[in-house]
Amino acid sequence: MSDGSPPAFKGLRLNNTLTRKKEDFVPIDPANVRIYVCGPTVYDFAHIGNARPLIVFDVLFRLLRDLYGADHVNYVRNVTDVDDKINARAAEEYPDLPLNEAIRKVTDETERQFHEDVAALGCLPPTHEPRATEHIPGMTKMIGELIAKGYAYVAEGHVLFDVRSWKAADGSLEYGHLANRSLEDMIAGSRVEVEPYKRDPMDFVLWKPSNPDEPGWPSAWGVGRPGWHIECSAMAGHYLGDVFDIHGGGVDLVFPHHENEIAQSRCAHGTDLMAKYWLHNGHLQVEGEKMSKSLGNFVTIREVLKDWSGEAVRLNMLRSHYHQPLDWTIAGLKQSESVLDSWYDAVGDAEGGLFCADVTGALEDDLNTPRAIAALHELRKAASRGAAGAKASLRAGANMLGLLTATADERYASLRVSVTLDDNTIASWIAARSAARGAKDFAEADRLRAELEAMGIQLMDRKDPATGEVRTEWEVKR
RNA sequence: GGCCUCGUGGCGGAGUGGUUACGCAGCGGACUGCAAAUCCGUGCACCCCGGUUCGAUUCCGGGCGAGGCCUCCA
Repeated sequence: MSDGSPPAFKGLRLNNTLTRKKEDFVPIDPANVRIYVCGPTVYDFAHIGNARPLIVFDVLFRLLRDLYGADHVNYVRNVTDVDDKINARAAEEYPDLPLNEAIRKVTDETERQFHEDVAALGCLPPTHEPRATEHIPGMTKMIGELIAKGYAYVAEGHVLFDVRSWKAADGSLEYGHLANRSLEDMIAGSRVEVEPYKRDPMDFVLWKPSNPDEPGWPSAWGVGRPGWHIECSAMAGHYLGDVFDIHGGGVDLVFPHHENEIAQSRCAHGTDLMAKYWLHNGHLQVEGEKMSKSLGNFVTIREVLKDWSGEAVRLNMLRSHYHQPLDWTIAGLKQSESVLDSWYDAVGDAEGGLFCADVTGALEDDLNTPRAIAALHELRKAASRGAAGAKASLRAGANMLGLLTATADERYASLRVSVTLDDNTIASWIAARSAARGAKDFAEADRLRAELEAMGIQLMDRKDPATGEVRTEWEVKR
């Protein structure tokens, strides 16, 4: 800095939960950049909080594709389709069906809804989207390795990870590094009953026995099903290898889920790392309150999409930094819609052109989407002043965020749904008003304009710059 | 109790040891018969107390306040 030399590194920097520092992103293999993000457990509609990592890591995916090439980024997001919450939901929804059949119905239907939702939010499909139940053999193999290496034990039909068995070279315990807390702290803060067969209260389940009516797979430890954490370790290892680049998810997953994934993967594979960079997005609040079922302010993506465009939902999510908490409000959504309107107006039919350095620079700085959006505002201003290339840069920069991917007409068409009059009728109203204006009967002209406005149609008197002639145009009132 | 994040103008929200963030709303102006849209211009800020410094919103310490995790959870 002080010697005036340029910074040594100008590329992507990421805030790494593992080290609690912002670090230069150096991929293990630039020809194969690998990222894993924990996906949904499919038993119910995804809520707006679930949408945040989907959108944030989609932006990261797009950025990585831009930096390293679209064919050189491998993004895996799993679908958890075996879980006790799913079982409970299935039994509740389809009490007359055999449980396994009911489960299949719930998971298939929920996964279909989930895919509709993420598509509406403008997220690219991940490179791989494995279902947990397709990877049971990988999980049992991994569990077997953990037992063989002395990191796991069998007790009353369960297989448990032995947290105290995992030690660094100096003999200190490894468990708890990601979450930055000691076993003693965790046990002191624990509020759950500890099963008597656990060697340590923090030992967690890798495999648990299933009753005949529950989903189960044969294994060396009897018919059973995997614990939640082992799923991600097995699927990440299968698609991305023993050590990969980035692992993402919501902050709540830091402990225990990601801590446990690290324990399983590093112990099974004998590596110093599971992933080099761990990214965690902050939680959402809804109108200033924590979102929870008990408060009754649980908002699904589906519900939000009834009133707002998917693109506005996306922009609204990106207007604050992914690491910060975000307050989800109606006022914010309104603002996001109007910002999009102004961008669509400015960009017109322009195709994407050169990237704007301010946009990519902001994104490379730990996905600073608010700063990227500020750069887009500048481009919008430049575009409406007629600056060369500004429209194309605005399109390209917004595309980087997964925004402005439609044409102005497509966005406009989505607004027209609420208008009941057809074009010819509107044209005849406009003609009547123009006649009244020509006769200087402004009271009548204003009355007609007000009536149209009440029906959701906004008139605009535009002057032809060449002839000076006034032409009245209309659009859907926003 | 332990761990962690945060406190910026009316609202949202970046950033920085000394210089305009940006957006929305507001206000003034241009344009208009009047509007709408658009364009131009513009007011408003850095929780409190110490410390370091020539200088702190920015660094350090303390306080107060908000939120999160420690239990299924994005």
